[in-house]
Amino acid sequence: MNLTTPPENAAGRSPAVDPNAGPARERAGASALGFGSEDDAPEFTERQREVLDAVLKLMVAEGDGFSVAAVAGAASCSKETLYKWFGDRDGLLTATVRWQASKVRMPKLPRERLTREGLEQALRDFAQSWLTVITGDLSIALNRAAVGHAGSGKSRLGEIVLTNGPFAMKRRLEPLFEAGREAGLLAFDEAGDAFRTFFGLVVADAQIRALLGEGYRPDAREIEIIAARAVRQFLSLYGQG
Amino acid sequence: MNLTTPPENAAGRSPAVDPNAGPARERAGASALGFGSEDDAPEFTERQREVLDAVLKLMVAEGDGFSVAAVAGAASCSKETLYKWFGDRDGLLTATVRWQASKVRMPKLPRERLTREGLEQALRDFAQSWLTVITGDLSIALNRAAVGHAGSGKSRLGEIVLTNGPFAMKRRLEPLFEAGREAGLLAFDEAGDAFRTFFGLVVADAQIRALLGEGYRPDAREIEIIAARAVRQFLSLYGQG
DNA sequence: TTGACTGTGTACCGTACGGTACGGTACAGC
DNA sequence: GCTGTACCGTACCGTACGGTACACAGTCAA
Repeated sequence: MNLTTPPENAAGRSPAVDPNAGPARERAGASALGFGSEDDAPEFTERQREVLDAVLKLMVAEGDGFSVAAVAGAASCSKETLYKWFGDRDGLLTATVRWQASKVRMPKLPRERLTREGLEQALRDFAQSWLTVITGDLSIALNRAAVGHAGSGKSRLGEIVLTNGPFAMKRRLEPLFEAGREAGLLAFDEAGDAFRTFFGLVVADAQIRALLGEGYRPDAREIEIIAARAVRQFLSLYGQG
Repeated sequence: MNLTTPPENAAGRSPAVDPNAGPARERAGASALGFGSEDDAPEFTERQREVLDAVLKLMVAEGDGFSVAAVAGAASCSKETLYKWFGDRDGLLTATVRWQASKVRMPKLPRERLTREGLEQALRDFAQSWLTVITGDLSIALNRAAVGHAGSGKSRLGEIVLTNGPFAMKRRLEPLFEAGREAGLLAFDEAGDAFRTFFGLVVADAQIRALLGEGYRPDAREIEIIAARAVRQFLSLYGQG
């Protein structure tokens, strides 16, 4: 889902902690359930990040099918190092997805002194940035990989992408919806329903079409229009007053 | 997308025509652009259909990763026969997707004497059946395969699924929307926009979550509720009078 | 200088799998 | 009966790739 670096990156972390004391697959990101990525991204050394970025490039170029040898070649490192750092191919893939996820930051959402205009603007920004992300090459490549792996059981890629995609979006939006309701701007019974509607209006068929390889992608201008219409419709359904 | 057999099957076709005069990959389904599946499904012999159904089972069980040997084993046929019939592994996969696509029939939609209740009911039926299909194991397995292949360039699986999925849905719905507009029941500028909204409200995050491997799937009762809400919202946005 | 450590490059192994070849059987037409 | 065709079962081949082993280079500390 959200896997690119649109609005604001969080670069420049200190690579103090060593990223893995064994096969990287054993490392939990941190935070109790399903790793965080909000503030406690998995740490990698500079060199490791270079490697992971090389993997990202390869994935965009040729999907999940890249070989470990190709990664070693592209990143100018030895296969042995890759296996030492990431355990196996799957660990490498997982680390790559986490690394990318840690780079994504969602747009800020206002929580206080909500006005109708403020809410509308926030939703529009959010929708726009979301659409930009999910139609980006990187996000598409990673989602494709995750979808593929979700089929073959093993590897929790799907889970990771889900956590950083729709679930993160939901976690982020629902407080805003609640705030909107308290401010008398929105009316709904279940925040979950409101989220589902918002997601549908914004994303619609864009993501599945992109994943299935349709060539066409909306540009920034179109995304702006789509986002604006989605928000207008959402407010028409759930707006108050 | 649409790839199961929910409302009505079209079984019992005469296997008169021989399905392939060379590698099956060369065969166009028929009908000018992007093969039809409406009435002119690709024909396969009884035995071939058995084989393709075996592939479907395998795909549901283990995704795109099945081996040709496994297919031969499951279908009790020889690998050589498979290669003779379908050319290569990819041809087998493509034939399977086409075969499944040919089995799907969309729910009928009324086109005349549209009443508000008739329109509403038709939309509800359509949404319900659509949700049932896309959350089904078969559809999920095939979509996963198509998404995966869309990444690695070759093989037009994505295209096929797209044609029989969102595009078919759109082709089917837009006339209904137009009819609704002419009957004074709907108001919109672009039928495409209306479709996009309808798609979003109905499908929302259900498909991507299923593709990414989230365990939960809505049951028939929940689907009914979701479909009803989506249609209500759609009519609230585009309804007239 | 020496030695421990980290990483590169490369050669290598095992295996899984796509694709082919071939022997054997059933059956239809002559 | 003979021949051709269609199919099954299985053995086989080539290769690509995941994973491992090892030799060599650079770096840093004592």
